[in-house]
Amino acid sequence: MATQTAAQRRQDARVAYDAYLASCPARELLATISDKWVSLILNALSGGPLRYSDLNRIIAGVSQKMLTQTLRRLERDGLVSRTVTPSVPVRVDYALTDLGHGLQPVMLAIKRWAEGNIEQVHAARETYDART
Amino acid sequence: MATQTAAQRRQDARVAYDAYLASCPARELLATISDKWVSLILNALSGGPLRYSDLNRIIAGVSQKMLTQTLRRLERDGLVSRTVTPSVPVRVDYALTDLGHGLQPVMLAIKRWAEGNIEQVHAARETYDART
DNA sequence: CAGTATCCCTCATGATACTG
DNA sequence: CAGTATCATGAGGGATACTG
Repeated sequence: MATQTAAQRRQDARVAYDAYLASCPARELLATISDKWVSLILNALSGGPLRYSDLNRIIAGVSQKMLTQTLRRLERDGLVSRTVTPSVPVRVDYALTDLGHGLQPVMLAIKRWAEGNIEQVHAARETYDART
Repeated sequence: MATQTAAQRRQDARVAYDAYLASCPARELLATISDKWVSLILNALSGGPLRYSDLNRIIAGVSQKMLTQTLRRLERDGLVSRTVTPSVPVRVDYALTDLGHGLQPVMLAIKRWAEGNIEQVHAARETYDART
């Protein structure tokens, strides 16, 4: 069919664009590090390896589900290593891999900019909200 | 009451932590730039000002709702300026502010790391998925 | 200790229709 | 042209309970 509704065409464009975006490295990284728990875990592990229960304690407010799910994602992406010590009870340690460590400077750059410019952002917001 | 259920305590911890996180500049920035449309808009505007319709065309797949909503957020945060020319029909131009331009190096750092390391991430994923 | 399995519910997003 | 208003849905995340 050569005839498509406008809705159809828009839909197709969206799907195609989604596919394109999914293959964009920068967007992939952004999707990873912007996750609430990812940044917290990465930050917690920057000081050295931690056990599951440590992470659960340090990162107050994370549910077991999300902690496990996020750690799996990071392990899968090669950013974090998972080491099981088959004692009783078992002991599992998580640590940053070299790749994970390499990400630190980027995270730091984000942090730096944020801390240096957040006041301007907040000021802009107040101004914006103040205009009737 | 000094007595609380475990569920109650966990709930409280989560709320408190959420509040704490909301006030973290790095997380705020992360929340902003990680938005799918934010990064695309910022990137589109890095070449110079664009009209609403231009953005709508260049960023294929964005809905009017999300485009408008995202532009408003960026304007509110002082990253983007909105200029209305009261002709008939009206013309609205969007451009990066100085603050918005200042964000570019950070975005670039993210892009650089992503492009330089995405292969390792993909390789890690394949390895991970391959193990039974 | 370190998870897995399940249910549930909210919120963000998108489609659609309308407007100054 | 540049939006606003409304409705529907679906995916992400939390609470809870169970397990090797």
